[in-house]
Amino acid sequence: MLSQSLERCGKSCRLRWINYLRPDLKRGMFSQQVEDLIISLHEVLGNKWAQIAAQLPGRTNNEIKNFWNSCLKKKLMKQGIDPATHKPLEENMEAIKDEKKNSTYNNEKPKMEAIHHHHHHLHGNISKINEESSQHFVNKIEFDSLSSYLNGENNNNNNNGGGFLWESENKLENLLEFQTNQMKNLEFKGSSSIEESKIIQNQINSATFGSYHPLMSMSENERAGSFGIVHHI
DNA sequence: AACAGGTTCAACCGCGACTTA
DNA sequence: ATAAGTCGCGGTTGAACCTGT
Repeated sequence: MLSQSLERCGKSCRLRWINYLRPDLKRGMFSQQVEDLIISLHEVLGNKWAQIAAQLPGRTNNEIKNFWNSCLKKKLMKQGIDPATHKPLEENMEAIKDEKKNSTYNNEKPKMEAIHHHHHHLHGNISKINEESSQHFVNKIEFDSLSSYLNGENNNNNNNGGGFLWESENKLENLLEFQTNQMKNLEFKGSSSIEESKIIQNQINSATFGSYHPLMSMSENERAGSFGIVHHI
């Protein structure tokens, strides 16, 4: 939206370029697959819009953030899922009840649990993602995606194009690259049949925790080091 | 047609991280 | 070492648009 005058500072010009003018931007609706992908990524990454956007070529963090706030949040609510925790709303209510119960015995613990519960969407520091979710992710990657990938179920086998090299020296980097390519393939390919949609959905499920390495800086690299994956590999 | 309320989304703001002089 | 400038991000705002009455 243009302000009253057309005066722009460098900062707002940059922002306008990034969010609106860039020629490589995609416009229009998000496909169902991409919606699901955003939800999956949000579940793991929280409000890390830039990292989510990094998995969706041609989409900006602003666009995804807006889409989340205006559409996806409501969609999840309608489905009875808390968009903040990605858990069923009833379950949240139970958790709150439990919290109240417990708080009569212990004032500190419930607070800590609540913080733990909400850590990644409120103050989503990647390094704070709990072990359970990262372990879950690793398991999924290992048994669903990687195994099928290594068994040749994925046809997209160019060496640079995402094949996960278990023998590679830098397994973490390779794993992250593998995931990135999976994500990118989703956006570029699109789906033409139900079968394909299923495959894509499986890919989303299995590669839920997309790599943010396209944007990864040194500090982010360090943060990635906090993930269970590192220890696992 | 007119209005109110809701929704969308580009733009703004402030902050922390990073870079440069 | 450090001050100033720049970048990138997430949260928020508000004008434009849509929908229902």
